[in-house]
Amino acid sequence: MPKPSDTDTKTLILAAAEQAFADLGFDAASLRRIIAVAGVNLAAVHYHFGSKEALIRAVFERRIGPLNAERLAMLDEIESKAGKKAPNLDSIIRALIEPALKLARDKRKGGPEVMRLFGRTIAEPSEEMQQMLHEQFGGVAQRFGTALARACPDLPEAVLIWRFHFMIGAMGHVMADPTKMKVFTGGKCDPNDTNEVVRQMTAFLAAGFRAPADKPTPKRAKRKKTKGSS
Amino acid sequence: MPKPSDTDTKTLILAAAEQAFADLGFDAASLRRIIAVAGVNLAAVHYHFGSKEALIRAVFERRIGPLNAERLAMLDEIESKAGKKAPNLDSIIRALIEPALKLARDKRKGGPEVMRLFGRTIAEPSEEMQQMLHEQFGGVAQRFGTALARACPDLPEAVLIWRFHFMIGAMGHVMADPTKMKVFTGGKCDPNDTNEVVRQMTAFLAAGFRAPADKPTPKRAKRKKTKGSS
DNA sequence: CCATTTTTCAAACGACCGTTTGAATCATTC
DNA sequence: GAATGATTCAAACGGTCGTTTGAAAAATGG
Repeated sequence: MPKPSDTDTKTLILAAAEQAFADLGFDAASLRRIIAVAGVNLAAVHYHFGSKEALIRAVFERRIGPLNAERLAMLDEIESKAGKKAPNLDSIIRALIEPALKLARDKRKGGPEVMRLFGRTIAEPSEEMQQMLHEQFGGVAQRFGTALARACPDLPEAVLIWRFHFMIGAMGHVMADPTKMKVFTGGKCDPNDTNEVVRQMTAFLAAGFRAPADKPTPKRAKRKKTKGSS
Repeated sequence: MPKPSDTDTKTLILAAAEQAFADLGFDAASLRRIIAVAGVNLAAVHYHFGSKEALIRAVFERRIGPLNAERLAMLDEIESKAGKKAPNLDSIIRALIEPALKLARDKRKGGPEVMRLFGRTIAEPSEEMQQMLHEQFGGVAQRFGTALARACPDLPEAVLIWRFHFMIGAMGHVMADPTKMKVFTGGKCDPNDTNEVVRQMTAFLAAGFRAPADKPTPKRAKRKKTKGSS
């Protein structure tokens, strides 16, 4: 197997597709546009990948592996440093979101296009895309889920799942379109200041996870104070 | 102007388009599929609406008005009840998200399709869609922004904007696809229990907003204790 | 250097898209 | 009930899409 070069037809297609998918979405980005940017022949896409859907998978899988590996590496280090204790909540959240947001800063990992691509994938409705996300991200989600459960021992499982879900939504939204902030604001925040975004998100999300799980039916009966527990 | 009936061609198209857009997305949902479900002729779409984009706008605007009106009405009541004091943070957040999530429960307001449609619109990349969102939601966002600022007087404006952004992301994600929860979990939460979702989201987001705005460079100097302020 | 495989290329295929047309049908009004 | 306008309809238009084809060109290996 020859090593991939940046001028490979295959790599050229991957790069052009990556950008097109991030800019226009998977449906709206046509193969003809992609091959025009890549400077290759239309049939090359099917020769090297087989179909458009397979190209989408290839674009996705080239980038998601390293990203998830970095997430898990950060989580590993955090957990090993914490020893037998549960690791710090902020660190866990940071291990999930920082590698994703740092994508935009690192050209070698794909740059802003890849970050937007992943953000968009989270919101993508199509069946295949959701299954792909599940395959590639399911394991990571599970590991972070158990880590969060250890860090928030007082939270019922259902509450933890909800909050995990909210976190994914916030993260995906920020990743999907940094310029969209101007829709809601006057551009007073700088989405390109990655460190600042990570700091803001971590603080916000960690506080959310630390909120007490409130009781479902407060009207029913007065509760006795439960003693103990912290 | 004749009053709209449920069997109007125009209304039939709106209903079918609403569902198709929510199921497949704006691009992937074709007019031919829509008119087949509606049981009308293809040309009727252009006769009544003018173009597909105009149909999208019509579908959107039919639902967003009442939704935003309900949001603002809740906010008005909260603020008038609070008198001169700043209203409760949880109530403000609830006024933003509850009408949106309750859409799914009310067939007259569109049901689950409309909720998913709005959730999807937040994530939609296309220029026109984003402009439409800005036109229809910009004013509401501003009013809620100032209400949140009053409820969180210690937060710098930039921090507040970030957190507002995170909240929109979490809300949009939950709205966009309730079934997507199964991707990350084993289906241990019930997205159809609207009251529960609202409760969970409000608690999570309010705690996020209440997090102190942390200082950007903690390594520089030790801070003196600031006295006063709770 | 020739035989074989791998890769590129221009061209076309059928399908579906949003849109337009112009006549047919329906409703309304005088 | 004829005239006028509003609405519906089948059919087609031009265009773009993903995909396929079959031959030309490059690369490979004995």
